[in-house]
Amino acid sequence: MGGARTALFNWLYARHFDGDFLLRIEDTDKVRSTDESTRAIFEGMEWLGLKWDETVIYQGANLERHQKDAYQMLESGAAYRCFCTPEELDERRKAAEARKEAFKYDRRCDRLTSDEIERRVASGEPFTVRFRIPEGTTEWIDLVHEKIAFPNKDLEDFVILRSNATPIYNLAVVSDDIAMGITIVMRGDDHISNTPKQILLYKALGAEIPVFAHLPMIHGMDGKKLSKRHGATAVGDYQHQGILADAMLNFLALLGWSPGGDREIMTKEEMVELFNPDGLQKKAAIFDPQKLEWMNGQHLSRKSADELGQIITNANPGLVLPGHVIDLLKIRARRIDDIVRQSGPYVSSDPIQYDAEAIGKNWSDKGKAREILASAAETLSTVSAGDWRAEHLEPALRKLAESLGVGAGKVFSPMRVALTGFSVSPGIFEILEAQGRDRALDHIRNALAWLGSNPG
RNA sequence: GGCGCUAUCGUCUAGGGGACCAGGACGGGGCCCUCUCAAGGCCCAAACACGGGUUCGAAUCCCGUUAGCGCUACCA
Repeated sequence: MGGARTALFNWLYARHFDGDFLLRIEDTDKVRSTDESTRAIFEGMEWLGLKWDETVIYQGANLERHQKDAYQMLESGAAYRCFCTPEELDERRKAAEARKEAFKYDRRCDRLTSDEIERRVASGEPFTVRFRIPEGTTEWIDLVHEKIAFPNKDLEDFVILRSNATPIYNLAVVSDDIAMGITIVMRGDDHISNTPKQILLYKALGAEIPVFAHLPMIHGMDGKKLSKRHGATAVGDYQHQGILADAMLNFLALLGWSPGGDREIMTKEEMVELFNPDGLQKKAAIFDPQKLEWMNGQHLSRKSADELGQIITNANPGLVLPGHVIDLLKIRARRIDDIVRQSGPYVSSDPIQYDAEAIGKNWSDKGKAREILASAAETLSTVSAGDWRAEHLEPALRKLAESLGVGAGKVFSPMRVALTGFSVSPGIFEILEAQGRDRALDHIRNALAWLGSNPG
């Protein structure tokens, strides 16, 4: 979710300012970066319609350049070899913690004589390459936070190349960003403390420093960082739950950005138009699925039947719903599958699966329900196929209610269950018209039969 | 522990010194429309974390406190 929103803001920024949006897969951690996790990224991006410019870069393919950059810094003296083993480091770290002190690498390997270094390298002793933090202060103007400064004394000489000669994240990222000509780095603010290290790397490599923008995190309803226990946390989960990509995008955009004023529902194009880094929020946002759902309903209502039909068919291969049915159902729908789930009775005469709650609510008295449905069927059958329109059906049914001596609702409610299976639906005349004469009458006959075989 | 970031209704936010006894939206409560509501309309409850400054005047600027979050690896 967080990654998707980061991608969205980068995309929005690039589109708005006419730049290029580049995608790089940071796969240097073999454990974390699986084929599946990479595929989820592509699928998510495709679903959301966030197209990137240029070809995808896989960080793992740039190993040689990463090494070259590390050795260049070793040459220039910006970095040095460290022979400390992970075990030693771990021990010292624990000891420091026991003394309630902050551990910071003591640079002991930076004090080795060149003879000593040569000897140990020659003897095949493994080493990492460590970056030497210079004196001073490292600061930058963040697009979100304005000025952020770190005194270099608080930074630790950090490893840039492991003993197996593979790069550490900070090096790989900077090396790639330079190679890709990245001018703005927009990412989660959990990277703020990496930034001074990276800036120092840019300087050591003699490269221009890009603009940084650190976006706030997304938290779950409990205020903690979004994780598996919060339920659906990947954009793909929402795709499968019938959320529209445009609603997802709109919702994500508003989680940490505002166009100003009261503007809320926006299409992708409108967001590109309105996007401005000034509207970026500094504070972490809490993910509220209820608002997402509401927003999805708003987008559902606004989309054309054609567009929705396309989306429905994509999600349910082989299912093609008529436009007028989609238009009728989309207004009340909150998820795509609400439309699909309710569409059956409009396209088929097959018996309907009646919702238990609807039965309890509107068919509690089975005998009465049969009586009403029977007379409704009788009345409706007098309306010809040519006259089968809401404007004709309404007076006929109202007259029926009157002659039965009951309120219109007493007639419509049982019919609603018979025609849709639910107690909530569009208006009864619209349903009748949308279903068509034959189908509607079939549904009522089926309901009569069901009531007959399920008495009491 | 150290460093950093943040702080307006329960939630997303508007607000960038006087237009604010703080506006919109979700959610909650109520009413209306009405054949139902998960649609639409109207109304209500609900917030500037705290303490100091600066200023004629502060939600808005500064400093502290508190709280939350992040980072603190031969992870990314």
